[in-house]
Amino acid sequence: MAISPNSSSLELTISIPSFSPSPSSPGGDHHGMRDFDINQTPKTEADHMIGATQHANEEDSNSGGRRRKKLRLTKEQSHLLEESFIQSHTLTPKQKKDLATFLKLSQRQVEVWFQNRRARSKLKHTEMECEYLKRWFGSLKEQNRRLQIEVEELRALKPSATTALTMCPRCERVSDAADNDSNAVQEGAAVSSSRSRMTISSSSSLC
DNA sequence: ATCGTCAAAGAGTGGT
DNA sequence: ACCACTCTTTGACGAT
Repeated sequence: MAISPNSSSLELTISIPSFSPSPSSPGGDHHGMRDFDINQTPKTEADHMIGATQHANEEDSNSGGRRRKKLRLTKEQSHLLEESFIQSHTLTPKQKKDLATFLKLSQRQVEVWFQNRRARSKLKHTEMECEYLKRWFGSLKEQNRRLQIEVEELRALKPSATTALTMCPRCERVSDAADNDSNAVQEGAAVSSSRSRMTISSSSSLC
């Protein structure tokens, strides 16, 4: 995952970690384990793929009650769905049909899988954005704190001033907020020594 | 061993 | 058709 803040806009580049091409995920997390369908004892890869689904579908169709039996996709099914998702986040009706046929799933299952996958990838993206904004907020807070300190220092240079100093970044005129015009010339002398600093810290106020 | 908790994922429902 | 929201099931894991 890479978060790359732009100067003016927020830009995130996120790679979804849920799909790992390697058979064993590092750190032995839940996901790698979960990909194995323990309801099945497949003899071959193909048996594994088809068997689990058929079993689940049989149970589904046989259960007259409303209790739904959740099927777990096999490793291969998940893998192929994931690869399709990487190629395109949406499916045409034909792609859906072909994929469903190939994976021996219903079109509805493929459709739901893609729906959930889109939703969860969006959620992940939102969470990352949130994290990034939190960090950004933190750094802005820190920046604000430093600027406040600087303002205090500048105020200390002019003990008589009781109101906030402001400077127009265009004309670089310094004035008290409460006493704008009359003090402009007067303060020129007091502030001239720290003019460069004032220009930086007071850039937000305009005439 | 079992119980509680949690995250992940499959699926249902209603709105657009 | 798609999305947001929700429920449900499943499996891992830690505490006891």
